[in-house]
Amino acid sequence: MFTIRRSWIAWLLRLARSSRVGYRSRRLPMVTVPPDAPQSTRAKLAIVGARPGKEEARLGHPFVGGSGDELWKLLANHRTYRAQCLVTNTVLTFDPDRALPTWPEIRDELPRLKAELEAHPSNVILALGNEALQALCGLRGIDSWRGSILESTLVPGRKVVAAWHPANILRTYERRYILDADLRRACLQAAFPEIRRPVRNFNTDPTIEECVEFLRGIGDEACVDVECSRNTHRLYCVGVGAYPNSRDIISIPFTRGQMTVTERVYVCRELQKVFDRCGIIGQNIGFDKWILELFGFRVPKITFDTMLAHHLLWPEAGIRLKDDIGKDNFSGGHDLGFISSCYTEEPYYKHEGHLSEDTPEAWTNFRIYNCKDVAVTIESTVGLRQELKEFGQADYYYSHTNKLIDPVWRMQGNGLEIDSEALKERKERLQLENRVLQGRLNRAVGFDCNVKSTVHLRYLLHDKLHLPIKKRTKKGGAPSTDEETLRTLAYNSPYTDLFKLILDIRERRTLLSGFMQLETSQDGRYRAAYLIHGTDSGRLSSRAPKDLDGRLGPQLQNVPVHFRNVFRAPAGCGLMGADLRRAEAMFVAYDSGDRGLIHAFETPNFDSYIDLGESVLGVKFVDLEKELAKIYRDCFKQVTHASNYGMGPLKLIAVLRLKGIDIEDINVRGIHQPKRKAEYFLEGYHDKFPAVRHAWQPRIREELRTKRTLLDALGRRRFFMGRMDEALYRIGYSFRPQSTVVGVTNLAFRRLDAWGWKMVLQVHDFVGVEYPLEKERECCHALHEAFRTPLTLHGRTFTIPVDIKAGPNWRDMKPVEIAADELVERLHDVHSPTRIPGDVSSLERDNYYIGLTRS
DNA sequence: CCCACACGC
DNA sequence: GCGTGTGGG
Repeated sequence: MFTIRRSWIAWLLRLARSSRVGYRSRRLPMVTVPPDAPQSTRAKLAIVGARPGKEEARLGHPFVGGSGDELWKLLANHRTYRAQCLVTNTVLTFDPDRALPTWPEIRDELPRLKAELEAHPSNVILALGNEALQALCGLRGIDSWRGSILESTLVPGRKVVAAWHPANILRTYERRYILDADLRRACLQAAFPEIRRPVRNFNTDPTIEECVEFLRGIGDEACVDVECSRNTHRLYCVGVGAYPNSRDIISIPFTRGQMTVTERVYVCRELQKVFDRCGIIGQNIGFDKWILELFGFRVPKITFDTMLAHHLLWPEAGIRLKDDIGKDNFSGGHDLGFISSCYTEEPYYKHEGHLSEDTPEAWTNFRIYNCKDVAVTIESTVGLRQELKEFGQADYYYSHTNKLIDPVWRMQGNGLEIDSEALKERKERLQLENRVLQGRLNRAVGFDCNVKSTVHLRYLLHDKLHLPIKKRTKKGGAPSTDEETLRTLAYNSPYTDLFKLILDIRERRTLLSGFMQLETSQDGRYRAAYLIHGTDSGRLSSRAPKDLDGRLGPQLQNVPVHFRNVFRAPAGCGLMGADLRRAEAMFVAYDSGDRGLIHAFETPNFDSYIDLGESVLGVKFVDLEKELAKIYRDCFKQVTHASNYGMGPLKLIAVLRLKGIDIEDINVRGIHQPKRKAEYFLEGYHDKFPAVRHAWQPRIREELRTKRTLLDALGRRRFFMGRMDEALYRIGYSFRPQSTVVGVTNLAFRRLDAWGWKMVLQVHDFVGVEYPLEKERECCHALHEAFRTPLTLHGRTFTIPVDIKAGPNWRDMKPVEIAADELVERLHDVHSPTRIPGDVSSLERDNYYIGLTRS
């Protein structure tokens, strides 16, 4: 504390000596940082930031601190340098208390800013951050407007390109690539003064003749965008364009508009012909297809989805960070607003899509919006296709990603039958147990203790019971009260039962709040939403279905195991599920080429966990007590998992504790300290299987460091945007195994769907089929066959074995055994054989810009 | 709105 | 490590 204060005083003294210091209001030192003029009278670029920061105030120039360094570094990529630019801020004074100026402050300085910009004309004013955007264009919302080419309201006629303030990306490294792309646009636009808008010819209220002529003129592919009411009961209009023409678009009105009902029926027939004849392109086109089918159309041939292609190419990109992907944000970072900012020159327009009133003007504007959606989807398709080709991902997109759309939407439509009796019974029992346990807890601790309140638990643990602090929370640094902490404190303590009680109540409350409100459709089935673009690794994700009033139930990927009996097969049917056995570990074995690991997988009935445990601990597990042997085996299962992904010793201890294993209970000769023990285990793994650490991990690190890109064994590419550090390497280690296993699973899922099986579940590497009981054997064969995708890595070919289970519901499933010779070879497959590159291919480029094709 | 926590793989 | 979701403050 003292050192901070001292340096603060030293800084103040420095300021006092500086001639730029003035005392404007009370004691606040207000330092003024004047703009830097370009070296010629004409600037290549005028750059407007928010206000000077500490470094700027100290040195007396704008953009000379951390954000400045970042800015100049990135601009140098586009051959633009400081001396060529006018560099200024909306407000010239530094305020130690307020990093960003308020609007009144900005407003006071607008005349000065305007004069500066006029004195040093430039073709482009680069508006960095919200403040500059507002000063220059009178707009707010930089997340929306970044990347847009705008006209300045402050200096009419002048072109503005908006971008994030570089200070933003110091904190969130991933955004660097998006800022870079926006700077690239600013520099390219600086070559000429005028604002060149895309030429658009939108027909927002076509006659029947115009519709027919347009629809009949469409070639191989049509781009479609449907607008409907939020509850999907009412179709507003359908925008259509003929790919790749993004200029001429029509919006066919289904509400209002000049056509009569009879005319519209005729147009619908023509539209259906387009769907039958053409490949259909769209943004999240599965949704449009679903709506169109609700209204009686058929859409058999989807050829491109901009959202999915963008997700495949840039899984981490997007306006929103991981943390802020909110409930209402359906598409994560891959919404059309963001995509069009990267691949088109259409200025931001997504705020225009609200139908405010029922007037002809409002409807016209709404259909213009509809047409814009189609136009930018077409332009983005052109750009994305070029990128797919450039990055060698076109094959993966068309033979894997695009083919997921129909099966996934079908599964979503299938839903799962709910056993409402079981649900009700379960709910009542949980509520009762919860009441009893809560009463017991309250009596034991002497107050009404809310187990979900960290405040209550901290009070109980540290103030009442005077227990030591074992762990602190990551962000706030407050004493943690999570399950791991409670288990640590419970170990060998008199409070074991008390903490058990707390955890029991927590578990029940989680269940009651998360999984008991579950609404089914009239057919008694529950339909969760599935997202193809939900994860960076390519896994499907599932979400709670939503309607106008909110949630209709839980998502499916974290339903507690013992609650899964509520999801069942209807009478006469069963549920059969399959997942890949130790798939990721097996992949690591073959990908690392480690002989010991490969041996473990090639030897039938070989238990590699026991083998590892025995060699690390130097004891034979058969000599141990049965109970203990099981704990030891579980322990080394976790050690195996941890080692593959570069986990540290402390994290290993935590993971073990959550599995109910206290590392203290495992005897190691000569080592007693838990952390040392964990280190010893991890070392033991690497000693036994040296290739993982000495060959496999370095290889991945090297790929990441030089190319920021990894490929999985099926050819899926992942570009990594994060800061190059240990955390990124760890994500990298998990990518190849995880992504490949996902690829194999999704392929199996698609095959089963194509063979006519009713798919009802897909959770990570598990797929579930609802089958008629008499077809059990057939279904089992189909699952086996669907999952059989041989992989070749470094000259060795292997197939990940699959575990198949069946039962009346999702919980009570028992293994289905099938003799190997019963498996008949069948040739049918849903996709033409795909080239399977085993090794990471060499991509030459090391600099990528999202939206390569934009001008 | 952010944080902590909990469930799954 | 990767996800989605709830409740507290």
